[in-house]
Amino acid sequence: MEGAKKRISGSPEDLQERRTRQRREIQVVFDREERPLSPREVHDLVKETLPRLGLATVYRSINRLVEEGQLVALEIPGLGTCYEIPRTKPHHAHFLCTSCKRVFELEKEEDEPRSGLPEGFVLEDYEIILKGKCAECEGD
Amino acid sequence: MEGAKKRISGSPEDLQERRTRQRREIQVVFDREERPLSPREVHDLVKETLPRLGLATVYRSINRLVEEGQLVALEIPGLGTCYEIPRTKPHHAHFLCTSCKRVFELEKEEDEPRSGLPEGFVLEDYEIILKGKCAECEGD
DNA sequence: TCGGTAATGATAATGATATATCATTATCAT
DNA sequence: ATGATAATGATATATCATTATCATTACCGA
Repeated sequence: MEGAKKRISGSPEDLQERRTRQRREIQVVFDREERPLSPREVHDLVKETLPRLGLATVYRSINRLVEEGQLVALEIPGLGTCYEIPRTKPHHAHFLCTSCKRVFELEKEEDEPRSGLPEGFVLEDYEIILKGKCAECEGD
Repeated sequence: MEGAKKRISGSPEDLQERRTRQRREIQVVFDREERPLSPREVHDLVKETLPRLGLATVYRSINRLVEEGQLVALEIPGLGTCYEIPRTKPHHAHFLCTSCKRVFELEKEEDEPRSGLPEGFVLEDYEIILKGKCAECEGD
């Protein structure tokens, strides 16, 4: 929470990092699902392969991957923090299924919102979240 | 969380509801601020007038106002749940100041996002959140 | 004014998420 | 293979936001 350990790969005097089964499987899940995942989801998904995986390891691994730039955090209203592989797309546009609560990344990117900002306001970033039913849940 | 008490005004056998100072002041704050407020913010603001106001009362009053349709909930990523007076505008567009963490409602409304939804996905609602510096915080 | 009781205030309890601790396991340079 | 130690798993412990509890207060109709 204070002294961020340096994880810059290549530094000669780095603490050695070990490739572990659980961290590899966690990455596999992100690659396979191709959508933002919550720590809980990651835990559930990886446990299918590694039933003894601890939740703390999921958090540790995710935090590490974020530090390394392999993942980015994403806040979804009502869902908490999710993580996704950084895309080249400049701006977000996500879809939250109101049934299964899964989050999807949308292919086509949105234009920058051109809302009339009040005088003196400065735009830094924006987020667009669509809600509805995903293909699997449609027709509940 | 289960047996929602009926609050339908006009029902002959309703439990009587009393107009209290604190509930009135809470409404005043929403009217005056004209922006979405978190329970915490409401508590802080109303305490300026009613220093002994308890946080539980804020939650109780807000929940009541939501049941009555006087307020609607709004999830802001990274801020939690806020509440606002329902607007006539069909769709949201909010601005979160990354410095003071206040949320503002934007005047001009956004077009419906026309992201290419994957096959079978059905859009029900959407939310647009802009982030940046409000007029007061710009030039920090 | 008075009394029944809704509402409040203070605080404990809860639930959800995230981190810390520590004994044990497993990775990897040697 | 072996040992130093990074990483794990299990669990305890933070942190918050929100709700429940309960004795006390105060609204409002009589």
